[in-house]
Amino acid sequence: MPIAQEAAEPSPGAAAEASVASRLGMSVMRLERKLRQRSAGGVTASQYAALVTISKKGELTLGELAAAEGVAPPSMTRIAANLEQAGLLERRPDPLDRRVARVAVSERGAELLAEARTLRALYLSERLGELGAEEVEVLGQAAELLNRLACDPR
Amino acid sequence: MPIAQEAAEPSPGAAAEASVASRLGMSVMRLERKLRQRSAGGVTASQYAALVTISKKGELTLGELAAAEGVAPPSMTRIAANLEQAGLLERRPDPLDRRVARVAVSERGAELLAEARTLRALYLSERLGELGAEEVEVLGQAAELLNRLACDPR
DNA sequence: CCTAGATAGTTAGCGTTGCTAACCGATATT
DNA sequence: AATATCGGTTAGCAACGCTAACTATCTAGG
Repeated sequence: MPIAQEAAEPSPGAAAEASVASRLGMSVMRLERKLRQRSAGGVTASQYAALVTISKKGELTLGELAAAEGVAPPSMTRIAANLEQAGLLERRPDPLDRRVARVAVSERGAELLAEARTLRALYLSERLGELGAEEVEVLGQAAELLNRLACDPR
Repeated sequence: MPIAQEAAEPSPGAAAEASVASRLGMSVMRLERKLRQRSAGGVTASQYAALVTISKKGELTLGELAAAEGVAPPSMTRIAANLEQAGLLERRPDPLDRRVARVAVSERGAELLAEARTLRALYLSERLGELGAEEVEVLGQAAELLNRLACDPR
């Protein structure tokens, strides 16, 4: 099937979308593979991401966090357990409802976050440094879009 | 943050890069998580990617394929084994060197590829459909860039 | 020739990730 | 008070990727 043509977009952006989707999917997978191996300072990618989300949104319940990260509750249970064990996250029982587990980044967590933010992004940063400013700009926008895609519940 | 005004080189946005890198890393991880669950027609993401690469580059050795995909040889051995078992890939012993294992997509593989290309990209396509043409364009460029980043050996 | 070394893949085994199913305890509901 | 529901956890599965160690094959050197 000819998938090249995509200049005109009067009606069918569908083909272009499919092409972009396919290429994007592959790129995302490959890049993630690389990133996953460069877990900074003892925190894995998932842990780091969770920590970032908590620090961004403040104290959350595990359920909210799971939803925010787009993982199933059991997955978040484990991620949080590891973070807690590493002393990066604090658990605070909700006084009103003793089922819920609220979590917040600990002091050590905040420290690591600042540090890790640099370390984890190092790999990408280095590479971004090899690109032009415009390209970085494109990726900046893309990051936004990708996140929107990823967070789309469906 | 104190911007180290070093090299007159185009590094005015070291901070910007770090920010982009961080956000990009998270987005990529989350999206990949979603994509990984939507493996089409019994092929997983890695298998699909490998298949695409083979079909794009033609007959390859396992080593070349591993390198192209950015995985270690043993990983590719497994991926290829699964693909072969599924009848999507053919192994062709090299007559000149009996160590190497050349692989090519089988007929069934090609069929599935056409089908899967759609299915796997479906999730993304749908979401891309919710975006504007410009945004899709941005992601198209981003896919290119991300792939370049991911394939960078270092 | 025939042994030493380099190559291409494979096997073995580890750790991580994410999921679903099943299971508690705590809270609402009636 | 009995039941249903909700928040989280435990248990167990499968995929991925990796490193280390091994086999088979090719290539040099003596």
